[in-house]
Amino acid sequence: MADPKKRFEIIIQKLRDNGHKITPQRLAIVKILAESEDHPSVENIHVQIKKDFPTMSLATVYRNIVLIKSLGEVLELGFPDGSNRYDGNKPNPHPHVICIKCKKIVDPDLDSLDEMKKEVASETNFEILNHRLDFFGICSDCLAEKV
Amino acid sequence: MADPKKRFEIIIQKLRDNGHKITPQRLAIVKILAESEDHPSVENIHVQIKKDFPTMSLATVYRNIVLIKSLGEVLELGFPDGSNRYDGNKPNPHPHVICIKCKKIVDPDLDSLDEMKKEVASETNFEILNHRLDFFGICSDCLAEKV
DNA sequence: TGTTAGTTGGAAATAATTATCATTAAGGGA
DNA sequence: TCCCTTAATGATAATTATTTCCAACTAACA
Repeated sequence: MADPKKRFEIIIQKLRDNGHKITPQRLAIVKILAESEDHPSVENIHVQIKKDFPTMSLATVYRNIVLIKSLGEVLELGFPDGSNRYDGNKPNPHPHVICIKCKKIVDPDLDSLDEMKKEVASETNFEILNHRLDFFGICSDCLAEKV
Repeated sequence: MADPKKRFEIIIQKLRDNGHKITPQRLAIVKILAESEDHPSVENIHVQIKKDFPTMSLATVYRNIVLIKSLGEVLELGFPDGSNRYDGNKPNPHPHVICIKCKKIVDPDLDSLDEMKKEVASETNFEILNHRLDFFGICSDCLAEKV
């Protein structure tokens, strides 16, 4: 996991560099995204911030995520059930392993992915820009409970 | 690509086996899914069928897709922009390469995927049940146009 | 400190999907 | 073949997630 403080600084700097203002609301959202160990949802972020910032609007959370996403500083994880969750700590595409019971998300290390990307590019003649790789299953905790 | 006729028979038989009635509407939907070379959307399927079957309801298309999905006979491709498209010809999870310009979808052959699944299982201790692998990029046709 | 353009909050609009409910019809049994 | 039961359908309303609108506000810079 990247250092949340550094990620925070990087995202804020990128916002400045692109001429965006740094508001308290924006700071609060970026802070959560920079940590985002648990891959929070929009709703989740909104609820967290409302504790200290009761007037925070849901629209503002959406707006900022769209903005930060457009700067490439947060990764959107769209799941088959239609829910979206976010990773601002590791914003580059990377594989996920998701437990369908407890919704836990783990980031595995997979060396073979880069090679696979090349394989796809040469087979299809596409210029590959992005990818998404998710595994769904049951984590060891939930497997143990099942008994 | 699997033989559309065979896929059609398989899906219909599975519906029968599970005690579902075979209606004209259902037949029309299954027919399109069994071909589904172009990975149609719900809207797309609805429009196609309405040509010959003007009373076909959008709700019926949704209902049948949910049903056939629950029988494991159609694969739902959920895209980052929120759109869903369907593959009833190859219903098992398989990689896709999607052109972000023209929305073309290609199915590449990737031998290394099975091995990757094992790698993930042993690294995370998950029981892997399902996966999703999509590459996004620009196809050779659109690359040529860009000039 | 004043100006200005980007940002916010709250509500309304939008889009995709699901639920509701009265009506219809598939398919098994008499 | 004709009922009868029950699932399926069509049309619409409800739901959910996200986006847009707009008036009021404020960060940033001179």
